[in-house]
Amino acid sequence: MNPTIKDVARHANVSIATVSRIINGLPGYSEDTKKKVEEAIEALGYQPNAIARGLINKRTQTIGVLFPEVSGMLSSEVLEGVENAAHDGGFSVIVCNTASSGKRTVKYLRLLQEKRVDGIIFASEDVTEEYYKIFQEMKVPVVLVSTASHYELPFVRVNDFEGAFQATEYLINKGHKKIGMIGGSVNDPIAGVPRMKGFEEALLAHELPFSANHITTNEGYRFQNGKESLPILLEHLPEMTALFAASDEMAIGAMSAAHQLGIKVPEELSIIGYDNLKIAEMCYPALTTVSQPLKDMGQTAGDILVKLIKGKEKEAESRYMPFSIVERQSVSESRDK
Amino acid sequence: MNPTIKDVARHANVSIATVSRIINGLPGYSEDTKKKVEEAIEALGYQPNAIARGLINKRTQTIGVLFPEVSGMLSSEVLEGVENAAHDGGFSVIVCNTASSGKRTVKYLRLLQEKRVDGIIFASEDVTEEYYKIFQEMKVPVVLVSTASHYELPFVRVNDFEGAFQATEYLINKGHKKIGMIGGSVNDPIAGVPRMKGFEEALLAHELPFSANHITTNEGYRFQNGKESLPILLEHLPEMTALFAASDEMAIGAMSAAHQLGIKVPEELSIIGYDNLKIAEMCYPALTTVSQPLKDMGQTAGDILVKLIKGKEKEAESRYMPFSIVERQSVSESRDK
DNA sequence: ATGAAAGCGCTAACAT
DNA sequence: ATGTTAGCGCTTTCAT
Repeated sequence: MNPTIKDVARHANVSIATVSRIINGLPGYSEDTKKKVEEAIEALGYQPNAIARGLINKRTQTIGVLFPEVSGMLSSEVLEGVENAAHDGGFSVIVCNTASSGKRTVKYLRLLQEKRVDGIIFASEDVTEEYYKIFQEMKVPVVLVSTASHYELPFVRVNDFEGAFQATEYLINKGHKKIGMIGGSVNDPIAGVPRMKGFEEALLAHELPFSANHITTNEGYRFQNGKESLPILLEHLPEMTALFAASDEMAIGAMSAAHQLGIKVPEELSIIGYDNLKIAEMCYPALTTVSQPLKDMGQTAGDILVKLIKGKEKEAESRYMPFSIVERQSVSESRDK
Repeated sequence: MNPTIKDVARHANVSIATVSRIINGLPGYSEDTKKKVEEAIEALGYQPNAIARGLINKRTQTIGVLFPEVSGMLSSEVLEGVENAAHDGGFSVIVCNTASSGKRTVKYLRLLQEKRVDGIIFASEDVTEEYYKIFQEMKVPVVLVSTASHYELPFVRVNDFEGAFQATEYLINKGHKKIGMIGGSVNDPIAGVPRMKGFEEALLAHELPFSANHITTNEGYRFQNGKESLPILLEHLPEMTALFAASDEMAIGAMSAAHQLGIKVPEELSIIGYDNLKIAEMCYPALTTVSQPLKDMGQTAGDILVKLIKGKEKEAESRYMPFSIVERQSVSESRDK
């Protein structure tokens, strides 16, 4: 077994209370005994038992993070930020891959409850009534990343409507008039609806025609979805010169499909994405896209959660993070400007 | 506060011992009391406290995973596998981002020790003597992923020498004779040296010339490293028709540089990568590469660790995972075959 | 079949 | 300045 506080106390000829005081920097001991105890700790290789501490303090110094898919590039960048903030605040992070399946989410929430985590970061999935009830039961702070809900939960995200609006406007300003969109799901209140709405409103604001034909909807936001969407869009909108995709993966999928169809990007078809994943600058031509500060968002969410746990603020304010359009090579001026 | 076992006992008019037995499925109670207790649990919404359990069982049902960079695409795919295996085995996973800095690694190891994790997955970094000592102190099983060490620690990885050898041979079989390599670091005993050695030996085995000029070395394995390497290689090896990169990111970096230099891939330059990240099939042309079964490796490592923890096997065997060459569009026959 | 009681390793009153 | 002691919520003998 590992040495316990008792062993240290015996070794240093003091009581366990004194050892505890010294470990925790509480007042009440002489320099002399402090030295003795520190030597004993050193000699025994003593490490305080966080489990025992947790039992008594009702604090585990651990937070849980729930992602729909851990290996998604989006999640992994957010995770890095969260991990950073958490560890700076003295917390460890338990990751849970909900795999976008409701059943697993509940199971994980229960597990985190049993493990008595001090707080939760919830990412990229809708907060159902069921989840919300569990949050309340747990009585721990929760912060949402890239998600909203009609419940009063602090969130960190970008304004998706605005992002989509500006992305579309960027295309319009380049002279494009026939613009299509590869969208997400109409049931997705985060990356789905707002981005499609932003697209539509931008078109309307510039008095460009819009109809359902201008958008393909998809259940996922993956490469394959984008690849499959391009032909459909082309059929509905043969004279399309530019394209807004609701995710980088889809944008790159569309680019791949364009290559195969012999359509030159950006000469014949301009493409703008959304997310600014690392791959955006690695593909060819490099993808112009709406940048979400993913790592920052994770970091910010982590910071907020830590503050909430430490009780420094009672009500956390939500945060809209700034997005920006990063210009690379996948968009050009329209030839029929 | 959350209800405790005491509350349940009181509510059901039994002793806490009985409640404990029922929760844990131990023998020693009647169907009648079982029902009473279960009703009480339901009524109170009782959840056993994993911390208290951990204190007594000396088992936290938690493992720690250390990665050099959480958001690296490599890590995130491995992590998904680990998370999967862990949760199937009834364990949670704490992620630690060591950011390839030795100091942080030690700090995290200590933290995991205090948190009394039941086991550790260690990825992609050399096991120094210092780390090894801590592992021993902790007295928990450790399994390495994509790492080796001269210590007796079970590992899960592919045979990098073989992978590089076959990748090079693949190029040779396509008729290429002037082949360059974008390599890693000579100080990296995993992804660095073995892959360069495999390259060299394959050339030699086919009686093709080899010199230091055929390889560029890099400290990292990123896009930028590959991008910067191509011009250097071209200078040393002007007639080069094919290229082996020690990572997909570097391969794609080289591809990007080639595009900029007006070199057509694969017509004028064939490129093969290593890893088979998700981006490999997203770039254009899609990258031919050596596939490491990243998720599987994580899963396997997780499974082994769980078995080790549960004491099902005393000495775990290490595992070489199968690799394969996935053919896509970035390699073509040499014209001067 | 059930209960009482002794800890697990620690913190926090409360003494001295 | 230091020690004693009572728990934290649970599991596990040992009684009954």
